[in-house]
Amino acid sequence: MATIKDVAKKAGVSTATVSRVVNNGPKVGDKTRARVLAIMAQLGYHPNENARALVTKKSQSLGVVIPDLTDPFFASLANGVDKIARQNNMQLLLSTGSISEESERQAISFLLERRCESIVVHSKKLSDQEIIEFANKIPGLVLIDRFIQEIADKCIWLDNEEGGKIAARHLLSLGHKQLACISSRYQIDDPALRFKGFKNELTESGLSLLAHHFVEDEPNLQGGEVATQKLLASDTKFDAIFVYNDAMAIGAISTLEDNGFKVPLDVSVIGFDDVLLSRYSRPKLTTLHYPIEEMAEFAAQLALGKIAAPATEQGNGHKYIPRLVKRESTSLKT
Amino acid sequence: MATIKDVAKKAGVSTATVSRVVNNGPKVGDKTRARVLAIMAQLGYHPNENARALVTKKSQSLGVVIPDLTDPFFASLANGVDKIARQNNMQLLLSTGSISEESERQAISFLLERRCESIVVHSKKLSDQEIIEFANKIPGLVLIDRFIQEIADKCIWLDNEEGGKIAARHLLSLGHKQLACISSRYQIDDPALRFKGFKNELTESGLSLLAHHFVEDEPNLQGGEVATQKLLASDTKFDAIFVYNDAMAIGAISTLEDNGFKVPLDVSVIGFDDVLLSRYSRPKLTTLHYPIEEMAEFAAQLALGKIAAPATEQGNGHKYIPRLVKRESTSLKT
DNA sequence: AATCAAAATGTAAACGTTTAGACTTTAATC
DNA sequence: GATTAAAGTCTAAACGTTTACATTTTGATT
Repeated sequence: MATIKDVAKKAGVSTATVSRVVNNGPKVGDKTRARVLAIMAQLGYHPNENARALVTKKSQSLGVVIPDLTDPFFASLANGVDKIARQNNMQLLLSTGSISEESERQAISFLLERRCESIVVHSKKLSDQEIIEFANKIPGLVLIDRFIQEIADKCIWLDNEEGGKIAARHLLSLGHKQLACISSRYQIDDPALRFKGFKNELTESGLSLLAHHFVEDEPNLQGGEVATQKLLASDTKFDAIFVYNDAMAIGAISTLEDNGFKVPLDVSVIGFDDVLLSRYSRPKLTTLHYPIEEMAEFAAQLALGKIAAPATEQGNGHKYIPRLVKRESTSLKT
Repeated sequence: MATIKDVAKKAGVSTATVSRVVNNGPKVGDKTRARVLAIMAQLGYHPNENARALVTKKSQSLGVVIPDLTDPFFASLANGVDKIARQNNMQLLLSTGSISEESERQAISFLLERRCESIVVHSKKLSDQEIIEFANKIPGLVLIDRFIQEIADKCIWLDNEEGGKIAARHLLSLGHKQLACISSRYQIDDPALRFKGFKNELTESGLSLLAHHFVEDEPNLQGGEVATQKLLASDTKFDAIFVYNDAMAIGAISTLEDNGFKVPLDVSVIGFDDVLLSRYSRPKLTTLHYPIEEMAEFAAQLALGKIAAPATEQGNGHKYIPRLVKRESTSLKT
């Protein structure tokens, strides 16, 4: 693989001159530039980014840390970051690590070792403390889908609680009174917040949630099916379900119909996230849109320092509100 | 950011010794190792991978080139590569580039500049010639989802034609005789090959495809819907459809049911790819499994030289055969 | 022809590592 | 206590760039 020296020698100039040509530097004569360019092409020269990064202390890369790529939600996140990377002619460094606290730490360390100065991090396992430490070490680190007071202006997050409220308001406005919930069995913040908001809104309307109308399971299609069976087994009526995410909601609808319930005629179902799936299901799913790609793009810009970090409104960081997407799985109580 | 020199100075040893500690090298005393380790932790030292890559000429990274991440198919591909990267403690370098020939070239160049020595490439736009050139320049380059004779043993691909045959055999075995096809409007090899295999198989059984039973549209949900409308408009009967991919197939089913046809009772539908979606649709989709993640893992291992490249059977490179997944959208002709 | 500023080009140090090879210490053997 | 092999440690060059600064060339002005 040809180096800058090879090019310099063959062109009869110094490496400095070649470097200037490569970087479109200013002080180089036209004929020289042409000659060097020709030789570069001839030799198939590609500058060594590692050497460059070493001396300039800039890595020309944009990092992103997510649990894994198979989940379309995270794929969208990564895609948002990638979009910004491409816009800025930077290389995307993707680090996956979810299974454990240790692997999240590893994922960030990997990027640190490559001196990646702008990183969008999605982390659920690392402690607030450790994230704050990383953030102090890396000025261009931003945190997505999580809020930590101490680094508020580096946090891009969704107001899950408000999402729960919006779902509740929607179902109430359709005249439903006997509500049920299907949640994720994993004790992370997201489900807790969503259902907190949901319940609070019910309370405000003088309604409440029966204990056996709140069930939990795996946050996927099967989990939704199992959870719905539990709900049906409890033998008390419900006319609407707020489900933790779209995959579970689709599982729920499937089980409901297998048991003779029409959606939305007999039971309205509302999901959360608005993943691709929700537009492919029948009936098409009413859900809350989680603008993850948009958030990821914003996060990436912020990490790159492209955004004059706007005074964060009352120390809330950069908060997004989910938007109700009415489709076919909810309807007026009949 | 602390460097190896800072650590060396503080520990009162040479950088060579610190380097040996960092790399778990052999010749270093126990007390020294302990002291250096302590100081590294205290200083929050992270070795600079760029400097390392420069001197060792090894980048500890695994590259992957795909069109984009939002398509679950490519996300799975990337995920397979990432899995191998993690297993080998390497960083994934993801380069997207699909829109144009130029951006595919860019994507590969990016990786080249980072001296990434193992790359899994998905490319549809670059010419055979150019890919061969890249492959010669980068010994660890492998090509996925495409076959080029000259670099056969670096190609990992799916036999699309055989897939078409399998689909045809399946539908014929169910007793269907009036077959229709929905294809992608994009003139790349994949659809052409799939339908070539399909038609050949029909011919062998003495059947043929009516011209207006072959329609094309965008390879997505809407495209499937539109294509099906065209099919229905032609007003000739068909009892089974072979659809280019799962997304289109789901759109097709949706339109069929809207028009009073039951799937699979009135019409059997078979898709291709076996994406997540196909398990979520109702009826669950019968389709051909495209083992892309498995192929990607294999490709990554091959790129890393972890696999003693098995003598490729009759110069076909590494060929995979799609597998029929019978679910609910096809059934015996009633 | 001499002068000079501007433009073009070159020199050399620096970036943070790794790793031969040289040197020093340790401890076992006589 | 001398000898020696092994174990531990250090020195210094190298990797491929960029870039301040120095030097040379160019061409206009006198």
